[in-house]
Amino acid sequence: MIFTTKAEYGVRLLVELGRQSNESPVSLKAIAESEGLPLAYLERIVALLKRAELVESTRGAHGGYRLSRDPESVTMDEVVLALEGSVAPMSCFVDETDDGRVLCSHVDDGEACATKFLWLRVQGGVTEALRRTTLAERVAFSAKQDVAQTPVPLGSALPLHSAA
Amino acid sequence: MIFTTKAEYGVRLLVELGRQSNESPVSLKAIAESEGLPLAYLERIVALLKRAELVESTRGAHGGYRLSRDPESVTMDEVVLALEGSVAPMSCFVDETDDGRVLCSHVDDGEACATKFLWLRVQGGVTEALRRTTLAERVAFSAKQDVAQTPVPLGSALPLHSAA
DNA sequence: TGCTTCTCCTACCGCATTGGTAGGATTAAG
DNA sequence: CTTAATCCTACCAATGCGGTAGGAGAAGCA
Repeated sequence: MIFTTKAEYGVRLLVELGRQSNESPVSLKAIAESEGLPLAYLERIVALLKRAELVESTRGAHGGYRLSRDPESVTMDEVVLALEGSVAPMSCFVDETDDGRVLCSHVDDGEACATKFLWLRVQGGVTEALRRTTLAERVAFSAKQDVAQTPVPLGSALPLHSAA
Repeated sequence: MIFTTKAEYGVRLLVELGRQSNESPVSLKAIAESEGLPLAYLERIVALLKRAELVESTRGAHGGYRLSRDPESVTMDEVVLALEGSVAPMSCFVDETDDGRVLCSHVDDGEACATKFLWLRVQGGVTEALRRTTLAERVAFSAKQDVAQTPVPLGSALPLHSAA
Protein backbone atom coordinates (compact mmCIF):
# COMPACT_ATOMS: atom_id res chain seq x y z
CA MET A 1 0.00 0.00 0.00
CA ILE A 2 1.28 3.40 -0.88
CA PHE A 3 -1.06 5.99 0.54
CA THR A 4 -3.20 6.11 3.64
CA THR A 5 -6.59 7.67 4.09
CA LYS A 6 -4.87 10.96 4.83
CA ALA A 7 -4.15 11.34 1.15
CA GLU A 8 -7.55 10.00 0.17
CA TYR A 9 -9.53 12.26 2.49
CA GLY A 10 -7.26 15.22 1.97
CA VAL A 11 -7.60 15.16 -1.79
CA ARG A 12 -11.35 14.72 -1.54
CA LEU A 13 -11.43 17.67 0.80
CA LEU A 14 -9.53 19.86 -1.62
CA VAL A 15 -11.71 18.81 -4.50
CA GLU A 16 -14.76 19.66 -2.47
CA LEU A 17 -13.34 23.08 -1.69
CA GLY A 18 -12.56 23.57 -5.36
CA ARG A 19 -16.16 22.88 -6.28
CA GLN A 20 -17.35 25.77 -4.14
CA SER A 21 -17.16 29.36 -5.23
CA ASN A 22 -14.22 30.04 -2.90
CA GLU A 23 -15.73 33.42 -1.98
CA SER A 24 -17.10 32.30 1.34
CA PRO A 25 -15.35 29.66 3.43
CA VAL A 26 -16.78 26.17 3.73
CA SER A 27 -17.05 24.53 7.12
CA LEU A 28 -15.48 21.16 7.72
CA LYS A 29 -18.77 19.90 9.01
CA ALA A 30 -20.39 20.48 5.65
CA ILE A 31 -17.60 18.64 3.87
CA ALA A 32 -17.61 15.82 6.37
CA GLU A 33 -21.32 15.31 5.87
CA SER A 34 -21.32 15.53 2.10
CA GLU A 35 -18.40 13.13 1.84
CA GLY A 36 -19.41 10.92 4.72
CA LEU A 37 -16.15 11.30 6.58
CA PRO A 38 -15.51 11.61 10.34
CA LEU A 39 -15.30 15.28 11.24
CA ALA A 40 -12.74 14.98 14.02
CA TYR A 41 -10.42 13.07 11.77
CA LEU A 42 -10.85 15.58 8.96
CA GLU A 43 -9.80 18.33 11.33
CA ARG A 44 -6.42 16.76 11.76
CA ILE A 45 -6.06 16.23 8.06
CA VAL A 46 -6.95 19.75 7.08
CA ALA A 47 -4.35 20.97 9.55
CA LEU A 48 -1.72 19.38 7.34
CA LEU A 49 -3.07 21.20 4.32
CA LYS A 50 -3.06 24.44 6.18
CA ARG A 51 0.49 24.01 7.34
CA ALA A 52 1.45 23.56 3.70
CA GLU A 53 -0.48 26.72 2.86
CA LEU A 54 -2.80 24.93 0.50
CA VAL A 55 -5.88 26.14 2.37
CA GLU A 56 -6.74 29.17 4.45
CA SER A 57 -9.05 29.21 7.41
CA THR A 58 -11.34 31.68 9.10
CA ARG A 59 -12.33 30.93 12.63
CA GLY A 60 -15.56 31.52 14.43
CA ALA A 61 -19.14 31.29 13.27
CA HIS A 62 -19.65 31.16 9.52
CA GLY A 63 -15.98 30.36 9.28
CA GLY A 64 -14.36 27.49 7.49
CA TYR A 65 -11.77 26.77 4.85
CA ARG A 66 -11.05 27.92 1.33
CA LEU A 67 -8.33 27.24 -1.19
CA SER A 68 -5.45 29.63 -0.86
CA ARG A 69 -4.22 29.13 -4.41
CA ASP A 70 -5.53 28.73 -7.91
CA PRO A 71 -6.52 25.05 -8.35
CA GLU A 72 -4.77 25.14 -11.71
CA SER A 73 -1.43 25.63 -9.99
CA VAL A 74 -1.89 22.99 -7.32
CA THR A 75 -0.30 19.71 -8.30
CA MET A 76 -1.07 16.46 -6.56
CA ASP A 77 2.55 15.84 -5.79
CA GLU A 78 2.69 18.72 -3.35
CA VAL A 79 -0.71 17.80 -1.97
CA VAL A 80 0.31 14.26 -1.22
CA LEU A 81 3.61 15.41 0.17
CA ALA A 82 1.80 17.70 2.56
CA LEU A 83 -0.57 14.95 3.62
CA GLU A 84 1.67 11.93 3.83
CA GLY A 85 4.90 13.66 4.77
CA SER A 86 6.88 11.93 2.07
CA VAL A 87 6.48 9.74 -0.96
CA ALA A 88 9.01 7.12 -0.06
CA PRO A 89 9.16 3.69 -1.68
CA MET A 90 11.27 2.35 1.19
CA SER A 91 11.88 3.24 4.79
CA CYS A 92 15.39 4.51 4.16
CA PHE A 93 13.98 7.08 1.73
CA VAL A 94 11.92 9.05 4.18
CA ASP A 95 14.80 11.24 5.23
CA GLU A 96 16.41 13.12 2.42
CA THR A 97 19.10 15.68 2.42
CA ASP A 98 18.42 19.11 1.08
CA ASP A 99 19.73 18.31 -2.37
CA GLY A 100 17.51 15.27 -2.73
CA ARG A 101 20.05 12.65 -1.83
CA VAL A 102 18.98 9.55 -0.03
CA LEU A 103 20.35 8.40 3.27
CA CYS A 104 20.09 4.70 2.78
CA SER A 105 21.26 2.51 5.60
CA HIS A 106 22.94 0.04 3.30
CA VAL A 107 24.93 2.60 1.42
CA ASP A 108 26.59 4.29 4.34
CA ASP A 109 29.82 2.61 3.37
CA GLY A 110 29.68 4.19 -0.05
CA GLU A 111 28.30 1.17 -1.84
CA ALA A 112 25.14 1.68 -3.81
CA CYS A 113 22.95 -1.35 -3.37
CA ALA A 114 21.12 -2.92 -6.25
CA THR A 115 17.74 -2.15 -4.81
CA LYS A 116 18.25 1.54 -4.24
CA PHE A 117 18.37 2.22 -7.93
CA LEU A 118 15.10 0.37 -8.40
CA TRP A 119 13.30 2.24 -5.64
CA LEU A 120 14.51 5.53 -7.03
CA ARG A 121 12.98 4.61 -10.34
CA VAL A 122 9.70 3.78 -8.66
CA GLN A 123 9.72 7.00 -6.72
CA GLY A 124 10.27 8.91 -9.92
CA GLY A 125 7.30 7.20 -11.50
CA VAL A 126 5.06 8.08 -8.59
CA THR A 127 6.04 11.70 -8.29
CA GLU A 128 5.77 12.19 -12.01
CA ALA A 129 2.27 10.77 -12.07
CA LEU A 130 1.31 13.00 -9.17
CA ARG A 131 2.84 16.11 -10.62
CA ARG A 132 1.04 15.94 -13.91
CA THR A 133 -2.29 15.88 -12.11
CA THR A 134 -3.64 19.23 -10.97
CA LEU A 135 -6.37 19.96 -8.51
CA ALA A 136 -8.28 21.83 -11.20
CA GLU A 137 -8.38 18.73 -13.32
CA ARG A 138 -9.86 16.71 -10.51
CA VAL A 139 -12.40 19.38 -9.71
CA ALA A 140 -13.53 19.54 -13.33
CA PHE A 141 -13.81 15.77 -13.42
CA SER A 142 -15.86 15.77 -10.27
CA ALA A 143 -18.20 18.44 -11.62
CA LYS A 144 -18.74 16.47 -14.81
CA GLN A 145 -19.68 13.44 -12.79
CA ASP A 146 -22.40 15.46 -11.11
CA VAL A 147 -24.03 16.58 -14.32
CA ALA A 148 -23.73 13.22 -15.95
CA GLN A 149 -25.88 11.41 -13.45
CA THR A 150 -28.21 11.67 -10.53
CA PRO A 151 -26.87 12.98 -7.24
CA VAL A 152 -25.37 10.43 -4.94
CA PRO A 153 -27.22 9.73 -1.70
CA LEU A 154 -25.26 10.78 1.33
CA GLY A 155 -25.67 7.40 2.89
CA SER A 156 -23.21 5.89 0.46
CA ALA A 157 -20.36 6.54 2.80
CA LEU A 158 -17.26 4.46 2.53
CA PRO A 159 -15.88 1.91 4.87
CA LEU A 160 -12.44 2.20 3.32
CA HIS A 161 -10.82 -0.30 5.56
CA SER A 162 -13.11 -3.06 4.46
CA ALA A 163 -10.22 -4.61 2.67
CA ALA A 164 -10.17 -8.35 2.43
CA MET B 1 5.80 4.06 2.33
CA ILE B 2 5.30 1.79 -0.58
CA PHE B 3 7.26 -1.39 -0.08
CA THR B 4 8.21 -3.38 2.96
CA THR B 5 11.39 -5.29 3.62
CA LYS B 6 9.86 -8.26 1.85
CA ALA B 7 10.46 -6.52 -1.44
CA GLU B 8 13.82 -5.23 -0.33
CA TYR B 9 15.14 -8.56 0.91
CA GLY B 10 13.48 -10.54 -1.85
CA VAL B 11 15.07 -8.49 -4.61
CA ARG B 12 18.45 -8.63 -2.92
CA LEU B 13 18.03 -12.39 -2.67
CA LEU B 14 17.28 -12.73 -6.36
CA VAL B 15 20.20 -10.52 -7.30
CA GLU B 16 22.47 -12.63 -5.16
CA LEU B 17 21.21 -15.76 -6.88
CA GLY B 18 21.76 -14.12 -10.24
CA ARG B 19 25.37 -13.42 -9.39
CA GLN B 20 26.06 -17.11 -8.90
CA SER B 21 26.59 -19.52 -11.72
CA ASN B 22 23.13 -21.04 -11.28
CA GLU B 23 24.56 -24.52 -11.88
CA SER B 24 24.62 -25.50 -8.24
CA PRO B 25 22.04 -24.24 -5.77
CA VAL B 26 22.92 -21.61 -3.20
CA SER B 27 21.88 -22.08 0.39
CA LEU B 28 19.89 -19.43 2.15
CA LYS B 29 22.40 -19.43 4.93
CA ALA B 30 25.11 -18.24 2.55
CA ILE B 31 22.90 -15.46 1.24
CA ALA B 32 21.80 -14.44 4.71
CA GLU B 33 25.38 -14.11 5.81
CA SER B 34 26.64 -12.26 2.80
CA GLU B 35 23.75 -9.81 2.90
CA GLY B 36 23.51 -9.61 6.66
CA LEU B 37 19.88 -10.63 6.81
CA PRO B 38 18.08 -12.86 9.32
CA LEU B 39 17.94 -16.39 7.98
CA ALA B 40 14.59 -17.38 9.46
CA TYR B 41 12.95 -14.34 7.97
CA LEU B 42 14.54 -14.97 4.58
CA GLU B 43 13.05 -18.43 4.59
CA ARG B 44 9.57 -17.00 4.63
CA ILE B 45 10.43 -14.53 1.92
CA VAL B 46 11.93 -17.05 -0.43
CA ALA B 47 8.80 -19.12 -0.05
CA LEU B 48 6.92 -16.32 -1.79
CA LEU B 49 9.39 -16.36 -4.65
CA LYS B 50 9.09 -20.09 -4.96
CA ARG B 51 5.32 -19.97 -5.04
CA ALA B 52 5.60 -17.52 -7.93
CA GLU B 53 8.00 -19.93 -9.63
CA LEU B 54 10.79 -17.41 -9.71
CA VAL B 55 13.16 -19.72 -7.88
CA GLU B 56 13.59 -23.48 -7.60
CA SER B 57 14.76 -25.35 -4.57
CA THR B 58 16.60 -28.57 -3.79
CA ARG B 59 16.26 -29.93 -0.32
CA GLY B 60 18.72 -31.74 1.85
CA ALA B 61 22.44 -31.30 2.25
CA HIS B 62 24.14 -29.22 -0.44
CA GLY B 63 20.71 -28.02 -1.41
CA GLY B 64 19.53 -24.48 -1.82
CA TYR B 65 17.92 -22.20 -4.33
CA ARG B 66 18.53 -21.19 -7.91
CA LEU B 67 16.75 -18.99 -10.40
CA SER B 68 14.20 -20.86 -12.41
CA ARG B 69 14.20 -18.43 -15.32
CA ASP B 70 16.56 -16.34 -17.36
CA PRO B 71 17.27 -13.13 -15.41
CA GLU B 72 16.77 -11.23 -18.63
CA SER B 73 13.11 -12.21 -18.68
CA VAL B 74 12.39 -11.48 -15.04
CA THR B 75 10.91 -8.03 -14.57
CA MET B 76 10.70 -6.35 -11.22
CA ASP B 77 7.00 -5.86 -11.51
CA GLU B 78 6.33 -9.58 -11.22
CA VAL B 79 8.96 -9.89 -8.52
CA VAL B 80 7.40 -7.22 -6.36
CA LEU B 81 3.95 -8.59 -7.02
CA ALA B 82 5.07 -11.99 -5.80
CA LEU B 83 6.65 -10.50 -2.68
CA GLU B 84 4.16 -7.84 -1.65
CA GLY B 85 1.00 -9.45 -2.94
CA SER B 86 -0.09 -6.35 -4.77
CA VAL B 87 1.10 -2.93 -5.81
CA ALA B 88 -1.86 -0.97 -4.57
CA PRO B 89 -1.81 2.79 -4.07
CA MET B 90 -4.89 2.60 -1.86
CA SER B 91 -6.60 -0.04 0.20
CA CYS B 92 -9.51 -0.41 -2.19
CA PHE B 93 -7.06 -1.39 -4.93
CA VAL B 94 -5.81 -4.55 -3.37
CA ASP B 95 -8.54 -6.66 -4.85
CA GLU B 96 -8.80 -6.52 -8.59
CA THR B 97 -11.00 -8.39 -10.94
CA ASP B 98 -9.47 -10.65 -13.55
CA ASP B 99 -9.47 -7.96 -16.19
CA GLY B 100 -7.66 -5.50 -13.96
CA ARG B 101 -10.62 -3.43 -12.90
CA VAL B 102 -10.71 -2.00 -9.45
CA LEU B 103 -13.32 -2.75 -6.86
CA CYS B 104 -13.37 0.57 -5.11
CA SER B 105 -15.83 0.95 -2.31
CA HIS B 106 -16.82 4.39 -3.44
CA VAL B 107 -17.57 3.33 -6.97
CA ASP B 108 -19.94 0.50 -6.20
CA ASP B 109 -22.80 2.58 -7.48
CA GLY B 110 -21.04 3.19 -10.75
CA GLU B 111 -19.69 6.57 -9.84
CA ALA B 112 -15.99 7.11 -10.33
CA CYS B 113 -14.64 9.23 -7.54
CA ALA B 114 -12.14 11.97 -8.15
CA THR B 115 -9.42 10.20 -6.28
CA LYS B 116 -9.68 6.85 -8.01
CA PHE B 117 -8.44 8.32 -11.24
CA LEU B 118 -5.44 9.77 -9.48
CA TRP B 119 -4.49 6.55 -7.75
CA LEU B 120 -4.81 4.68 -11.01
CA ARG B 121 -2.34 7.07 -12.55
CA VAL B 122 0.07 6.53 -9.68
CA GLN B 123 -0.30 2.79 -9.90
CA GLY B 124 0.49 2.98 -13.59
CA GLY B 125 3.63 4.94 -12.89
CA VAL B 126 4.81 2.42 -10.35
CA THR B 127 4.18 -0.68 -12.38
CA GLU B 128 5.74 0.86 -15.44
CA ALA B 129 8.89 1.74 -13.54
CA LEU B 130 9.01 -1.78 -12.17
CA ARG B 131 8.37 -3.44 -15.50
CA ARG B 132 11.15 -1.74 -17.34
CA THR B 133 13.66 -2.99 -14.78
CA THR B 134 14.88 -6.55 -15.26
CA LEU B 135 16.68 -8.77 -12.82
CA ALA B 136 19.56 -9.09 -15.28
CA GLU B 137 20.06 -5.35 -15.20
CA ARG B 138 20.28 -5.33 -11.43
CA VAL B 139 22.66 -8.27 -11.42
CA ALA B 140 24.94 -6.57 -13.93
CA PHE B 141 24.84 -3.40 -11.88
CA SER B 142 25.72 -5.30 -8.75
CA ALA B 143 28.63 -7.03 -10.47
CA LYS B 144 29.98 -3.75 -11.73
CA GLN B 145 29.88 -2.38 -8.21
CA ASP B 146 32.15 -5.19 -7.16
CA VAL B 147 34.77 -4.58 -9.81
CA ALA B 148 34.89 -0.84 -9.45
CA GLN B 149 35.36 -0.49 -5.73
CA THR B 150 35.14 3.24 -6.18
CA PRO B 151 32.17 4.77 -4.44
CA VAL B 152 29.50 5.85 -6.86
CA PRO B 153 28.13 9.39 -6.60
CA LEU B 154 24.77 8.48 -5.21
CA GLY B 155 22.85 11.58 -6.09
CA SER B 156 23.55 11.17 -9.77
CA ALA B 157 21.51 8.00 -10.10
CA LEU B 158 18.11 9.50 -10.76
CA PRO B 159 16.77 12.98 -10.39
CA LEU B 160 14.38 12.89 -7.51
CA HIS B 161 12.14 15.81 -8.16
CA SER B 162 12.77 16.78 -11.72
CA ALA B 163 11.07 14.04 -13.67
CA ALA B 164 9.46 16.67 -15.90
C1' DT C 1 -23.37 39.67 27.41
C1' DG C 2 -24.06 35.49 26.42
C1' DC C 3 -24.94 31.68 22.93
C1' DT C 4 -23.72 29.39 19.01
C1' DT C 5 -20.70 27.94 15.48
C1' DC C 6 -16.67 27.34 13.96
C1' DT C 7 -11.30 26.32 14.08
C1' DC C 8 -7.65 24.41 16.72
C1' DC C 9 -5.06 21.33 19.87
C1' DT C 10 -3.69 17.14 22.31
C1' DA C 11 -4.17 12.97 24.47
C1' DC C 12 -5.88 8.48 24.08
C1' DC C 13 -7.31 3.77 22.10
C1' DG C 14 -8.24 -0.54 19.37
C1' DC C 15 -6.58 -2.87 15.72
C1' DA C 16 -3.80 -4.68 11.90
C1' DT C 17 0.54 -5.19 9.98
C1' DT C 18 5.50 -5.66 10.06
C1' DG C 19 9.67 -7.61 11.13
C1' DG C 20 11.50 -11.13 13.51
C1' DT C 21 12.09 -15.49 16.55
C1' DA C 22 11.40 -20.36 17.98
C1' DG C 23 10.95 -24.86 17.27
C1' DG C 24 10.40 -28.35 14.93
C1' DA C 25 9.37 -31.73 10.72
C1' DT C 26 11.13 -33.35 6.33
C1' DT C 27 14.58 -34.43 2.85
C1' DA C 28 18.91 -35.74 1.03
C1' DA C 29 24.15 -36.25 0.87
C1' DG C 30 28.11 -38.64 2.73
C1' DC D 1 22.95 -41.76 11.19
C1' DT D 2 24.71 -37.48 11.32
C1' DT D 3 24.63 -33.25 9.14
C1' DA D 4 22.94 -29.64 6.28
C1' DA D 5 19.60 -27.90 4.12
C1' DT D 6 14.42 -26.74 2.90
C1' DC D 7 9.90 -26.35 4.80
C1' DC D 8 6.09 -25.16 8.04
C1' DT D 9 3.55 -22.86 11.73
C1' DA D 10 2.89 -20.56 15.79
C1' DC D 11 4.18 -16.81 18.41
C1' DC D 12 5.74 -12.07 19.75
C1' DA D 13 6.98 -6.92 20.32
C1' DA D 14 6.70 -2.69 18.16
C1' DT D 15 4.72 0.48 15.14
C1' DG D 16 1.41 3.05 12.64
C1' DC D 17 -3.22 3.84 11.23
C1' DG D 18 -7.90 5.27 11.65
C1' DG D 19 -10.71 7.19 14.81
C1' DT D 20 -12.63 9.25 19.32
C1' DA D 21 -12.90 12.48 23.23
C1' DG D 22 -12.70 16.60 25.30
C1' DG D 23 -11.87 20.49 25.37
C1' DA D 24 -9.86 25.75 24.55
C1' DG D 25 -9.89 29.97 21.61
C1' DA D 26 -12.31 33.01 18.01
C1' DA D 27 -15.92 35.25 15.69
C1' DG D 28 -20.78 36.21 14.40
C1' DC D 29 -25.32 37.33 16.32
C1' DA D 30 -29.25 37.98 19.60
